[in-house]
Amino acid sequence: MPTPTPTARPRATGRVTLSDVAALAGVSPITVSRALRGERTVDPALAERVKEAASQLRYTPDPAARALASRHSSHVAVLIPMLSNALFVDLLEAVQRTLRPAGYQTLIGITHYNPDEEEQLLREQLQHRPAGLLVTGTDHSATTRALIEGSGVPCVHVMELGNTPGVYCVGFSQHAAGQAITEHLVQRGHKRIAFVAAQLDPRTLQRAEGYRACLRQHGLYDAGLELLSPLPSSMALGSVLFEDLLREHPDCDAVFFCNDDLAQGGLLAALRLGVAVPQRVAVAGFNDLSGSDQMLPPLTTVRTPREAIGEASARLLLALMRGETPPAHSIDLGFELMLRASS
Amino acid sequence: MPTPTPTARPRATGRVTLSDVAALAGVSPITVSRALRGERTVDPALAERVKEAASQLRYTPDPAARALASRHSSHVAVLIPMLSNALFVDLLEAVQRTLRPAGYQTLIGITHYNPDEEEQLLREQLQHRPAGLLVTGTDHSATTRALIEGSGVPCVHVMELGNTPGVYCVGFSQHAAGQAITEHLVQRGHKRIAFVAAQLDPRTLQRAEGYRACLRQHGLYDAGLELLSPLPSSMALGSVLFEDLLREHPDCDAVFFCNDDLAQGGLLAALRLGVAVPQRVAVAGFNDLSGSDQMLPPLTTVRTPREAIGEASARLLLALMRGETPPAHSIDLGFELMLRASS
DNA sequence: CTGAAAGCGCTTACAG
DNA sequence: CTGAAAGCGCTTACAG
Repeated sequence: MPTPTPTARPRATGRVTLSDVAALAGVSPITVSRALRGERTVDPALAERVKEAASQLRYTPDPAARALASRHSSHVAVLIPMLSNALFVDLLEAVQRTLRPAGYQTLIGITHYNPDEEEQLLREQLQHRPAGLLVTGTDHSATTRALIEGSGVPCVHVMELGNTPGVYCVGFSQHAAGQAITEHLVQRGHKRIAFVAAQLDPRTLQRAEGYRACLRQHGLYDAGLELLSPLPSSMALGSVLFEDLLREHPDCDAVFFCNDDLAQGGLLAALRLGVAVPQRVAVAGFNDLSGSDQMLPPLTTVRTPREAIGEASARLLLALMRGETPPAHSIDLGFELMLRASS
Repeated sequence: MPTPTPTARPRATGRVTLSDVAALAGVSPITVSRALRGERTVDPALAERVKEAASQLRYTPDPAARALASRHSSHVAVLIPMLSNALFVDLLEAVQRTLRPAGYQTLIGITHYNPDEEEQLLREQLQHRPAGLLVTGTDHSATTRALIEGSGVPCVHVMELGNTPGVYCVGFSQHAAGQAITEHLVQRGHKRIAFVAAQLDPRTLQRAEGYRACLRQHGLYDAGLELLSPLPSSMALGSVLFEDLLREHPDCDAVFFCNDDLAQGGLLAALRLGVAVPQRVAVAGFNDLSGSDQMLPPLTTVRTPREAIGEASARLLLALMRGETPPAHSIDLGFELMLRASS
């Protein structure tokens, strides 16, 4: 294919710059800048001419120069706990799919559920003067909150709801979801319903509260039936905790695992032990991760809308970065019970 | 704790700049620049004084200004196919863990195994003038290769080996690994060994070649026993393919799945169907992903060193970015057979 | 609606 | 080993 030969290349670097486009279009560089950014103060015909010149020269703006002059970059910093939880992979995919077409690059920081790491990552990311910030959860250290506020960078919190004015959230009620799946187990006639959890991050603890609220309401709550491990969530840990649970509480007739990987491990342990699910023990998980529908029996769980959360939070952030002030400060995208054969 | 009060803040933005540090240390800005970047042409005593001044003012360099002046950013662009394959999550973790302490931010591009997307992502990433590039595999479109070469950005390819001079690779032989796990099945006495694969990316096809080479060598190769699906790999797909396989080839006595998620799905399908593993059909997977050791029976598979690959490739890239020219162009980190009860 | 000037905060040669 | 000058490629006020 024929390559058009640019006419002007004044810079030493050989890079096509605003000035080159300006020269070709016969306007000043600042007009090119305005036209290309879609500022509406530019005469439409002129803007068209500029855009043609730009594409003819294959001009692409230099993000560094833009960042230096405008005092914010084209990056959006994203803080998530851990990619080994598939939940956050789905979230991230949706975020990137929404942000990329708008010209924003995603800067990913993995906190490993560690407040100190989160703080440190945030510091590093803020040095890059991101245009926006997407952080997981609403429960952060005082320093982290101060850093976010002090930066003046538009920020959206994901996965939880919130009620602090000025704090934007997109998620669902972890408490309500925990309560709903527990209620389902109660409705199935179970009386000794255990809660098995790992990691013990804020959202897991909110689900725990939902579980407690439900069982208290039915007069079925027994603190002894809670098995809480601070270890990272995994199938292997789920197996171990399930065995522990049955050993310590042989009368337990149902388990709510705080995440599907634990539940999958639990189901496999049940198979290994010859424990009939759901006849002897019913099992429920959380998040409806990949593979849960393949288990034996298929896992009852809570489908959480992480793709929708990713997209909605990114859209909200785009609005904030455009300088708009959207009214909704806490967007609830709900959840869905996936009732399968394990309960 | 007492906060030292900075003495000089000339800039309008309120940001602490090189000049502020220079003023406090009583030297010129360029000397500060050199001292802070660890250039060895600076008098040690002076450098120390500068560093103290910098930390006293809590100075942090502006990445945008640095990028604009030096013509490359502090970003390392990473191109990976898909985070829903846990393999790449582990790789990415190791890369970030190695690059971050060296002051490099990771820019992640997810190609979805699509050469066009890869090309487009690369273009976008190169606009940010990354200091380094980490790409998955060695098999890329001509345009992608041209973009990489033309950019002059140091680049390391991961997950495969290579023999092209000037192209740096860190990985292992996918072919040898495919061959080795197949050989194991042969040694177990199996005669009708199937290969079940999804996605059909270059590395999967290299494993297929290893499988073929092994079976041909033993006079056991039958092209009909290959089940190749272009769909994305998943447990659900593994279940479906396993059922297809047994229906179409009832005499099949072993299966090598190209990835553990497929194999896990296959094992669950076997449980559902009452197919005895390994007595009736032996099963082997690839990658040793999380959960494979928990299956019923535990899955025989190939442990691939993605953490080591992530770290080694990042170290190699750091050397290249420092301007060094390391001798090893293709680093083989090997693999390990994990022989468990499924075979 | 368009432009000339100044500046964002650094680093790259070039001197000494 | 240190520094003065120039410039990286944009955008932000400020004029007109």
